[in-house]
Amino acid sequence: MTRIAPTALYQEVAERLRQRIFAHELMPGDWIDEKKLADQYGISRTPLREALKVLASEGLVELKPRRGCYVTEISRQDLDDIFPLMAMLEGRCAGDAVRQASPADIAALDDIHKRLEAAAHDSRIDAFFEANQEFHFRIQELAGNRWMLSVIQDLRKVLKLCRLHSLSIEGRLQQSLDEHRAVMAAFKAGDPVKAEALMQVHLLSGHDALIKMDPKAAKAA
Amino acid sequence: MTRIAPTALYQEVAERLRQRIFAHELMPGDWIDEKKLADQYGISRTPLREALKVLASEGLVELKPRRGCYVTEISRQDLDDIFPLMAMLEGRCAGDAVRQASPADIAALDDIHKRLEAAAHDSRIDAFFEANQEFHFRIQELAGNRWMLSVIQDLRKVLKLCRLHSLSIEGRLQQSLDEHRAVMAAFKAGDPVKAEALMQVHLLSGHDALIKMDPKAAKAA
DNA sequence: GTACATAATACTGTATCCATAATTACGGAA
DNA sequence: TTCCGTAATTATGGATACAGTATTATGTAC
Repeated sequence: MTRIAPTALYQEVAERLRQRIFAHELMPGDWIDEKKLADQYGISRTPLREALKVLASEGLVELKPRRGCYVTEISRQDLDDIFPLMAMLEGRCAGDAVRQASPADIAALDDIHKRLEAAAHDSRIDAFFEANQEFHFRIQELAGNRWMLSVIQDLRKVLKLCRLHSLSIEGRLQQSLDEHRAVMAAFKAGDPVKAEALMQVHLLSGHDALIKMDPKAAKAA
Repeated sequence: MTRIAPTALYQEVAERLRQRIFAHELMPGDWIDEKKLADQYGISRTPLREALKVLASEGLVELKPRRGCYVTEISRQDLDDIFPLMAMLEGRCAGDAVRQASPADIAALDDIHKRLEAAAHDSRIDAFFEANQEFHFRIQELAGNRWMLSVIQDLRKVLKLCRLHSLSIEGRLQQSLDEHRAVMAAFKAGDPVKAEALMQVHLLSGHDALIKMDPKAAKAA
């Protein structure tokens, strides 16, 4: 195939590994066999190792000198640290987004929200998850702060290490939908303060759901 | 020399490059000559390239496929994005730190603040800068959120790309000191809300000083 | 049978080599 | 003289080869 985007091999490998990690094909704590993976992908260890450096910077893997590379394990403490941080960041994004969004922006956001409603109505968890991600991402884009977006995306990647989907809890999907509705209403009302507060509530509520789902996840760091 | 810490070569190289970038020996926009640097350090290009991948993930350099590596240039927009973000993050840290700090912690923080006072009294800008960094870092540690600390440190690195030291503005050092005094007072008073607000003011004030110092830094991204 | 020491194996980390793409320099034509 | 095309040079990206260390397995001694 002709390569359209002049993207380096290590980037493609990094992306593939990310997907495998998010899919939990590579589980937290797993050792990453460089030689085996390189052979699988039909490449040498050089670009693979470069990809691992990138993933390590993102916090998805840990590089132990002379001991190899391991998929990061997220502790209960990590969740307790990250969620309030995300709540603050995404809350601020929501507020800023309301302040800067045009009517067209809000209409576009509402379209995504409608997909969320539809997915919830049909109990399509995967579709709900997908629309949910897009909704949050769009808000972060509307906020217009490149660095805030970058930070949030990085933390989101780390959270995806966690296999637990709180949406599978009975009632959580409906609760999440209700919170989204409230955020969307704040956007339509043009109320940045309310949007920020509601988004914070939404994130912290997600944290609670996750904790209640698996309270034993309190493994030490 | 015997290597005490089993730190990999690429890590040492990354740290050296960071220092050279922060010292502006490698200026924003500069092309990084891999071969030349590898020869300078007496190493091969392999660990150097791995180090560059790490620096790229940190945002200190930009890797353009097939075009080489360049030291990141920070735009006015970047500053306008990062400082409010830092203000929010460090503000939250200050609040959390007050909530969790023991009297001993506050005393230790006050010791650092006293070094700041002394440096300011003697107009030792470098010493002030040093104590200032330690003060902020200690507060972030007291907040006890590993991920928040990590995010802040990463953003701080990016800000250090900027050559401009706002402290060299007439009066800024005194102003910064005053703001620090106020923050320190909030710590002693055990007032987290005030600590958070004052720390935000402090950061945003630093932003203002930087902008006033070099308004022409408004180069497009 | 267990524990410790030693040797073998395997993986990480680094260096060297090669291919490919980009930049630049040179030459010819308009 | 200037612009375009082509060739040469140079740097990046990837593969392979090698050295050093950690782990594991095996053997011996207690």
